[in-house]
Amino acid sequence: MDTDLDSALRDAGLRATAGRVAVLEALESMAHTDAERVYRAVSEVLPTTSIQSVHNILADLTTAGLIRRIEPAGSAALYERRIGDNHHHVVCTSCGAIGDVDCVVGEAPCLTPSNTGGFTVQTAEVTFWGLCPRCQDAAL
Amino acid sequence: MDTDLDSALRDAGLRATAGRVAVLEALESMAHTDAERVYRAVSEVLPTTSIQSVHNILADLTTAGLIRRIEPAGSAALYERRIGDNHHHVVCTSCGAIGDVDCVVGEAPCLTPSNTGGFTVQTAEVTFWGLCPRCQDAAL
DNA sequence: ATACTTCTTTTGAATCACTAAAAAGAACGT
DNA sequence: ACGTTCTTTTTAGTGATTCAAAAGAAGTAT
Repeated sequence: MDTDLDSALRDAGLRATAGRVAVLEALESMAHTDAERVYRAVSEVLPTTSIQSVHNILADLTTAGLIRRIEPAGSAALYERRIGDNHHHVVCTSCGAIGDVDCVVGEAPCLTPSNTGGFTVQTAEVTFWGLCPRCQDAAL
Repeated sequence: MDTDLDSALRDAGLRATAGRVAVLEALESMAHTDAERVYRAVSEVLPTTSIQSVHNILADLTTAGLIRRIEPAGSAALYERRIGDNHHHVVCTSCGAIGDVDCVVGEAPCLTPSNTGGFTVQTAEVTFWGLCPRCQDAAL
């Protein structure tokens, strides 16, 4: 059942170990998760693991391009399985909840800064800040 | 000569202390500076200060809206004096150098995500990743 | 001016997230 | 199955930042 994850790992040049599969599974079921939450999820399947191992695995998977790491200001690094599409994020300024933003209207302009001061731009990363539905309700 | 900084502080409801003025001056002369560098600059004028005090002051000034704090992935928090205009940043993926991007071509679209999943969007923060002039040369 | 209250800084300690390194253990190719 | 190589475990350690209590300034009222 995890054969697809196994082969995804192997295709990336990594060995298909229980820990890595468990981390990938955890990230398939939860989006935008920090190392601590991944660790708790993995622990239930693999009680011998440690937070350091999870950090290690997350770093490896990120380097291999199997997961994506984001670091919104004010929170620990978050990891997500959704990769390959250049999507962005909305962060709730009140509770820190995170949502995906499929794409930005007028996509191209966002990748085109006006004056880069000589920098060569490769990618653009957009973070939207606002209120999640729950905190909007709470603010009423 | 620092009367303008003094009044800026007072206008923000803060007392105009030597430490705060020194931090503001440091940030006027250096853009995108981390707490450590601010501390070194302030130390020359105010040898009795500590890195904790600088953190404290930076936090106060940020809350008061006198400086802006940015946290690019992979580096410590950076502070800048340039506020009020919603400008963005280019970060060099090789050396971490940072540049300002005055505005994005097609400005409005970047503030308009397509589907926010119910989030109310207040601001958009764009970080461009690329190579600074120096690292482009080094790559040749 | 003086005393009083409040705001700031200092000092020292603690936390959080993450990285480093060496030793033990598991995968994979032969 | 064997041995090499890759991974994980374990134990420490780091950097950046925060916390909290005590000491010190600034403003305020008398």
